[in-house]
Amino acid sequence: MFMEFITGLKAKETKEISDILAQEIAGKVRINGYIHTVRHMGEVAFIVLRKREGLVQCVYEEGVTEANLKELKEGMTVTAEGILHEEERAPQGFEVRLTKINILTSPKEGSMLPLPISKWKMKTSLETKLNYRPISLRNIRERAIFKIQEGIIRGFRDFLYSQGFTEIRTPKIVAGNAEGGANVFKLEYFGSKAFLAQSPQFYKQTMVGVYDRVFEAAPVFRAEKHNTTRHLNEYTSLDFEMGYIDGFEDIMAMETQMLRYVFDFLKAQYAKELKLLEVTLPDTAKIPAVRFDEAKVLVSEKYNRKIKNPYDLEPEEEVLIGKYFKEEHQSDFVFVTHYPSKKRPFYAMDDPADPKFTLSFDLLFKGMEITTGGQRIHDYDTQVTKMMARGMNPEEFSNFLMIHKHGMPPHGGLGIGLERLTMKLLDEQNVRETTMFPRDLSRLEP
RNA sequence: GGCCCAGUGGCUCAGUUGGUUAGAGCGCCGCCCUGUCACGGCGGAGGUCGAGGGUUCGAGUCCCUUCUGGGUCGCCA
Repeated sequence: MFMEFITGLKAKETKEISDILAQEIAGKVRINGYIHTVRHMGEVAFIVLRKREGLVQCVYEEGVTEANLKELKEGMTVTAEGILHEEERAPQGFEVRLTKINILTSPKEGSMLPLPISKWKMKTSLETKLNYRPISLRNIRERAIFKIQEGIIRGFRDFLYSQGFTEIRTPKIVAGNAEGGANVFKLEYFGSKAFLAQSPQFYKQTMVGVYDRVFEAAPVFRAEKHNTTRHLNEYTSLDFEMGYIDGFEDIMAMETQMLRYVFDFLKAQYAKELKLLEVTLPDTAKIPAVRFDEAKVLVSEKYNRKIKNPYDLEPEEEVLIGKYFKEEHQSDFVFVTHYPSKKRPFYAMDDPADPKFTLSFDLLFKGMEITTGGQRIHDYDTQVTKMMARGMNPEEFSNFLMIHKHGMPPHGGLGIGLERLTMKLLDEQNVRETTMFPRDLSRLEP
């Protein structure tokens, strides 16, 4: 049961056996790996090795295996040699009967692992897991989280390549920021002031003028002094931006297809990890959409809740909107469209039908905002006018406005919080669970 | 930053209305066990209860201060 969960599938079904076993030497196999655990049964012992692909059961037999069993400890790295056998009793359907074990490296004498990483579930607080991150990540389930995260990014990339997007890399040290001034990290830059980028916004819009469609998967920085289960001061933003759109619905459609691709990709390439973490992939066949103002009324009526702030969604409202669309439309996702103009940045395009609202959207996943996107202003005069109406000085943005001045197609895009997406996909309660090395108010290391 | 909650061996926790040598499971160490897969059995080491102060004959248990962490709100991905 235990081992079956860990590998997920019988080895002969996965065809991974040749990967798991590094080299075959005249009927023998040789494997490098960590000693994950040793189960001592007397004259026989099971030595479970941890490798990148999973766990491999090796069998030590008294008088057969050339090794001192007492020396073998969790945390050692070894080269094991032995004969590969199919074995029904073995968790993966095969095992290696050891002839020899060479110890490559040993943990420091007398040191003890601070966490029970070889246990199925570590039964450890988040804080302790994060304090011992280099070690806790070695746990089979912990590391599976970040394989799935890898899969999300791979799916995101693959899909966008297939749609003609170009991957770009934009600077993270910047002179100004797109999302307003308060929450940026300031830094010294050879005697002048610079900031850490809150978003690749300006640059991805700029690059639409070059490649039509661009994307980036990169860190962004927010100096917000929040301490919540869903905020980080550094997170990975999956951004794309596309030109020649007919409306912001094109962006929503692109995201929907992208998500569908990502989940199919995970199902195909990361079945082992999904099974290990007992993940149920969400249905993305049809993602409902609702106007911001309608959504507020909808949940206030259904759940008998007063609307306090008509211009923004409170976290509780997001949860309720998620609940509503799960109950009424069986969807874990819902697009909320037409956010109020005053809550959106200066580059957001206002709705010509009602300029109090914007042609923009958020995507909620299981009641949490994971995406913000929308159509951007492409016309120079419109952009300058909106900036001035907000008391901004267009001259300070001349480098950004260069693209409008010299021609931009109708365009828009979005940003997805990778860690949040992973968090909701895995039904985790804290975004730090799905962040390899989280940076928050009180954590700068490890 | 406001409010609420918590801080006991490596980890996760228990600790009755304050009362004699502070408990458990896991981990660790030793011994036993040829098939485990959260292996099992027996034995053992390890904590003075976040820190400081106070109340009391007596405090892990009450009060104050402080530190650390968690949750929540503002905000957002």
